[in-house]
Amino acid sequence: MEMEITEAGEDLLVRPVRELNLDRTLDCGQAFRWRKDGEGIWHGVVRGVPVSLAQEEQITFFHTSKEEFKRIWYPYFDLGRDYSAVSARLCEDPVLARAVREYRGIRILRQEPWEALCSFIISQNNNIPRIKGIIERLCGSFGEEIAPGWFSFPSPERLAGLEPEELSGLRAGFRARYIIDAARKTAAGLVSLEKLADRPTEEAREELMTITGVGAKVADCTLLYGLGKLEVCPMDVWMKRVVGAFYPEGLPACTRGIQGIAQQYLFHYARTSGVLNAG
DNA sequence: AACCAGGCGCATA
DNA sequence: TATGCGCATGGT
Repeated sequence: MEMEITEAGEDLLVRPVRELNLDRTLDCGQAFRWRKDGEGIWHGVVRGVPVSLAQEEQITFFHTSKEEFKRIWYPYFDLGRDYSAVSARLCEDPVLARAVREYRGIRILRQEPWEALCSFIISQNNNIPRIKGIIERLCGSFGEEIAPGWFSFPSPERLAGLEPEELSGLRAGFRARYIIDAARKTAAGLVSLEKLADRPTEEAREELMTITGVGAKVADCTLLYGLGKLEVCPMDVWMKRVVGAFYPEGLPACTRGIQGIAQQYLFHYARTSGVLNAG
């Protein structure tokens, strides 16, 4: 993707980023740690590195160095992918065209595999505000304070030494023992998250599902949001509703290879547009 | 006061 | 293979 990067004080100005809408991307239910402050600035932590960023018109401001931009934020926002071409393909389908028209700029984040796995274990039979709360308490309790008030996501090694009861303060309920099982299997190498991205999707999926509390949906979210498998389409309750209403024969051919991106648009569309309960 | 929430494990047939 | 139920917790 063509982009111009210039330094301005301690900020990095990136332009143009036509197919990145921060508000939609950071608050669409794929990542749970981003916060927007009263001045419209987003704050988050990825790979133990805190960042602030904001958008105006066609410019995205990253409060970071060039080195960290290349190493962390460029891959995290998948800025090397031509999302104009992605959108154009999705718009071949009329329903997706509507979703893209309303929510253009949602990108699939390439999150840390462990954070994605752990987050979506917590997401099961749960709602987004509470998911965010549990993850915040998890990081605050067991992460490292890498800036005042900002914590890293605790590593599997850190959590592997704990008993589920020691997570009671998180109020994660029955998910606590799932988190610990995932941490232990990951720390022990029974599940090698960093290697799964290079394995066939179906094999990676099966390995993830050896973790207690990881079924098809959580495994697929890990594959999509943590391992960059954009052809994976997690089927949650909202997607089942959309597919039932608009795609009884399955997703259209234009989504082939990017079903996960289509899924994110449709998920957001289903939840916020009211198309499903309008009758 | 029931019902629901980006599901999953387990029992049953 | 396919249902159905319970599950911790918190919000409506």
